[in-house]
Parts: sequence; C-alpha cells; structure tokens
Amino acid sequence: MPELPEVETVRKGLEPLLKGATIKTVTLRRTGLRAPFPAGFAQSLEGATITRLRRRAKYILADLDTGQVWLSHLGMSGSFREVPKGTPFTPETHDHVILTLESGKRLVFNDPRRFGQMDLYDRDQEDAHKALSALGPEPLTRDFSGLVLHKRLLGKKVPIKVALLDQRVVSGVGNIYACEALFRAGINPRKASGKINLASCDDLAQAIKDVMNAALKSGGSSLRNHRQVDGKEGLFQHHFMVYDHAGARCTACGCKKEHYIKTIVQAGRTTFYCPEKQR
DNA sequence: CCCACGACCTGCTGGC
DNA sequence: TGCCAGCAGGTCGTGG
Repeated sequence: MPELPEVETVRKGLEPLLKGATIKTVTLRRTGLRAPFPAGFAQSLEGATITRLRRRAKYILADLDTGQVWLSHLGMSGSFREVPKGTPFTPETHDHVILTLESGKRLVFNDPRRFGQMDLYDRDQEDAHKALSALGPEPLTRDFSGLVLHKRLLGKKVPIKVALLDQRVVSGVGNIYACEALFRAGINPRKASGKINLASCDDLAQAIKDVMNAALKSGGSSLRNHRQVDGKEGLFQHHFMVYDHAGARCTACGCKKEHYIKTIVQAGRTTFYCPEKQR
C-alpha cells in the first residue's frame, strides 16, 4: 500500500501508538526483507524511546532518543498492524518483525512480497543515507511547483509518466497517482518529459498536489484488501478516474465523445490514460 | 550521464 | 473444477 498518501496515512496511524513509546523487545522472524536487516538491528531498537514519527517520500522515519533513526519502507505489500495489550499473539504468515512496547501493545510488520525495507542510521548522517540523499522534493510542500518540476525535467527524454515514477524528480509519486495526475492535467503519458512547457508543468504539479491531498482526505487507497494500521481501509480507490479503469468509458474528462480508458506499458508498469483527453 | 530491462518475492485473478 | 500465465501500490543493479 505504498504511495505518499498511503504511507502518510500509515504514519498518522502509527503516531498515537509509537510517539513517546519505549520499545521493549524486537523479534525478527527472518534475517531481512529485500536487504538484510542491519547489524544489531533488534538490539539497537530495544530500550529506545521513539520521540517523533516523520515521513520522507515513501519512507517512515522514527526518531529514537538514542540519536538513531529507524527507517521503514512498505515496498509493494508491506503493512503495519497494532495488536492491543493482553491479546494473545501468534504470528501470521509473513509477519516478519514484531515490536513489543513497554505499554504491552505490539506492532507487527507483515510483508508477503518482502519488497519492504528496514534500516537504522544516525540522525546526524541523514543526508548521507543512500535511500534519502537523492530524493526529489516533497510534492505537498512549497518546495514543489511547476517551475521546480520544469527545471527537473529539462533535457530529459524519458516519457513524463516514467519521469514521475523517478523518486529523484519528485518523491512519493507511484503508479496510481502518476496516472491520475497526468489525466487531471491532460498530458499524454508518452510525452517526452523535457518537452513539457512551463504552463503544463504548472498544471501537472498542481494535479499531483490535488490528487494526493484528495487521497489523504480519504485515508489513501486500499487495493487488494490492504488495510491501514487500525484495520480500516482507505477509500480513494473509489475516486480513481483512470487507474484500474481499463476499457471503461471515460466520463470524468467531460468531453462528449464516446471514448475509453486505454493501457500501455511503460518502464514495466501499466499506464492508464484517456487518449482523447491526454493528447 | 542517461535509459531500458530484469531481478527481487508471493498471491490473486482470469482465461482456458 | 483445476491449472497456469500474467499481473500487482517499488526499488535497485547491470548493461549498452
């Protein structure tokens, strides 16, 4: 469940549980996810108190009172769930990391595909962390605008859809919101990113902000039964205009002609778009 | 540097 | 009904 709105929803869901919480024990049920857990991972978390929960791009960052930061990425299929105090706990399939807090509550990380990531680094070295150092601007801040996007796309030949998935261009956008934003901005996903003029970049940057803000209000999108920390599902999937709508009549674009949402594959990912609106 | 492509995993769906 | 190819919200490394 992992683009910016989903990750931010997870962060918010974790906050009441984790902020100020002290980690009592950590159980690792395998040696790593996509990459091995860092040396001394469990021991470094044990006894630490979480002072703050942040998000950068699709990463959840937990500041510890030890000066370290606990980094998590959900990959394609990762999720956190809370197990209340006193509830008997037996691990389910793909429960890989279990934190028991001093409060008696538990936090479980489950990830069937194991594309997720967990790491630990020193807070004062944050700029040097490989996953974070090259990230582009946060789309929901003032650091991101049509002008900024335009500059970042200059000279690029990759299709705009592919550029939006590049976390160095703008961070936190994934396949769903790339498709939805391009639709809203009326931009053809195949268009060479370096050839998009400033006015269109303005539209696109605004579309990214709009669609992500709308998704955040709905608690993100829940595909394939994915749930948030509290067990509820996000609702934004009901507001998709193109994503997952292949073959459906395009109604949202407002033009009167009868036409349909098409798919193409770009950089190995399915792009959904309306050939009429996105010329 | 830039870009295309495969690899990493498991689970679900749709077509035969 | 059962089986299997194909596909899934992401990143990273390796080539040319």
